Amino acid sequence: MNRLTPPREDLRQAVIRFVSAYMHDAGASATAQGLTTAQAQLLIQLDEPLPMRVIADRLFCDASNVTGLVDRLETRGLVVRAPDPGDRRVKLVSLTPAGLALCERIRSDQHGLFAALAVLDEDGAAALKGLLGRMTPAIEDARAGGRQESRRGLGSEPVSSPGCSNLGA
Amino acid sequence: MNRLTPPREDLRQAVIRFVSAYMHDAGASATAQGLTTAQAQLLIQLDEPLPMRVIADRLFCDASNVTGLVDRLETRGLVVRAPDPGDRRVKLVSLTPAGLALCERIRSDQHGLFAALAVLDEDGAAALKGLLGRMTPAIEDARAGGRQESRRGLGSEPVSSPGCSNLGA
DNA sequence: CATAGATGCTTGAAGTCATCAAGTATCTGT
DNA sequence: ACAGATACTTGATGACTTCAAGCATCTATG
Repeated sequence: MNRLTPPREDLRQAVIRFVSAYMHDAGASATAQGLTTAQAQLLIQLDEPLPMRVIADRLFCDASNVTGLVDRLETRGLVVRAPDPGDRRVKLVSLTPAGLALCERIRSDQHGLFAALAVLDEDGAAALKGLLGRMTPAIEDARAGGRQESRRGLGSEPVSSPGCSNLGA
Repeated sequence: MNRLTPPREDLRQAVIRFVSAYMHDAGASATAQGLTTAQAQLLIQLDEPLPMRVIADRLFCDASNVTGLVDRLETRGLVVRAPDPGDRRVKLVSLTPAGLALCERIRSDQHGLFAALAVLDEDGAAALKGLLGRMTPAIEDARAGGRQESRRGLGSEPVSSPGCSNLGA
């Protein structure tokens, strides 16, 4: 079924190689700051305080997994759990100042990513942004048709998802 | 130090989102075939029989990790270890027919990736390939700066590396 | 040729990651 | 008020990852 003509096959491999390089860079940046990839991925989500459940959805992993992840980050003073005034079942996770600082350090330590962006001229950057803007939704829709960001109280369908395992960021 | 102007910052986030979507797709494809991401990544390297050491280099992980990975894959009949006639320390890992078949299935089960490629017209595909072709080496060089490919008397060529770190860590 | 040092692989320990099955607390709809 | 859904946690299990050690083998040096 999924067959590609040679030029597309080349592109497929180019994509894979790029992602692989990116992941290595991101992972190195995380470990350089003393975090595992999973921890860094979680941390990066916290632009605002989020319920554990939402974090699990964004990480494509089981909710019980988030408990342990947050436990470890909390022990290190990078995040805190706070009760949600609107729903006492919920715990809102947010960055501490130390967590925010570390987050920023992880970001600016992705030398590979910055080097990659630096390679592009203005037109190239615009072109890439356009291409990714079309491709990313295609990937997201193709698999799972769209993971619902579970808003509180919305009936969600059973989310069977595979573990996304390591990677990412 | 690594600061970006707003348009570049948008692009940075677009890259991150794309990679995240890709990784989820790839992970889902692997688990759909009953493999973990790490196992799938290893399997995909085996276009030809490779020494354990080279596999570790490509996966950016410790050699001892590969032992366990290959153990599990071998138990399931997907790969085999064979002695290297030229160096009795070395074990060459290669795909079994079952392993090759599974590898092919994993590849064609990456619906998201195929959907993403299908979104592009011929010009877009060519443009993307060109952009990635410039960016990927930039990432690899930025992070691998001092990494010397450990080659010893193996007949293999310098392994430039796909593979993925733990980004898993 | 002999040997010291390097390299390839494996093992074992320790910690993290990830899932599932259960359990507790809380919320929602009827 | 109550049944069922939802949020989070705990415990069990297995995989992943690294490090430190150890054995076998290879390479270089004298």
